[in-house]
Amino acid sequence: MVHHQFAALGDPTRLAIVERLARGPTSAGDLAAPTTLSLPAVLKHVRVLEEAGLVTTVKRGRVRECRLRDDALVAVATWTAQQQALWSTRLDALGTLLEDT
Amino acid sequence: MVHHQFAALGDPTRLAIVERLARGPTSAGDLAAPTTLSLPAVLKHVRVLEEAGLVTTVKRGRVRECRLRDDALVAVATWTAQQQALWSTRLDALGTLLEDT
DNA sequence: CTGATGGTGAACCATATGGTTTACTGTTCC
DNA sequence: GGAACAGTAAACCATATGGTTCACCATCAG
Repeated sequence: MVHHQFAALGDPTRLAIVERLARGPTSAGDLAAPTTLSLPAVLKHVRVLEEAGLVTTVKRGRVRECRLRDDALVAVATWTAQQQALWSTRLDALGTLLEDT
Repeated sequence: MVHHQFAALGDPTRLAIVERLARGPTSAGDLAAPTTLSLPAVLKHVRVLEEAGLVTTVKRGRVRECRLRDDALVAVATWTAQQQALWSTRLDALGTLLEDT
């Protein structure tokens, strides 16, 4: 169900969160700090990313640590590669067809 | 602005359209046929894909031919690779750090 | 010419989404 | 214990989204 991941990454705020998290884990508060959004808003986004299987969070004391899942983007990467492969082989087939005629 | 592409691919109907189109171009009607949706609905989705730079369409006579752009998925692929690279090098760094201590 | 076909535009509708504020809980620190 | 802090839950709001139907236009086939 890769479209969940795409949908999650489709929001600019969430995309930024993932980019941030790719540099290393942080607290929810630190994710909110650079933005103009409220903490609750950011936390909602984090939840969406969690449900899409892109992010995991743990609560340590009163702070919630967010980290990118190791396997976060493999589904996206493989889907993309697959479609590109399909499309390019089709283009190749068309190319050789044109050569032959 | 890769989040436009992600957003476009985030809808299951549109994802299916792209997968269909990766096998080769078709008319809008042919895209709608296998679904339960109305033609106008499908055409709206095609427009979204067009604006995201994933698909191009031309009108031939009374039928609109839709095809996947050759460079449709490169932005998605490169973004994904980039983030994976960042994240994995960070994991590596952590690994060697743990080894050293 | 006429009828059927493929697509388009517009109006409309229900629901999902992204955001807010406010009040509350649980931790940490002095 | 009490103040400040990080997060959470809930209620609420505006707008975006995904869908419909209906009327209409343009093209192809007979």
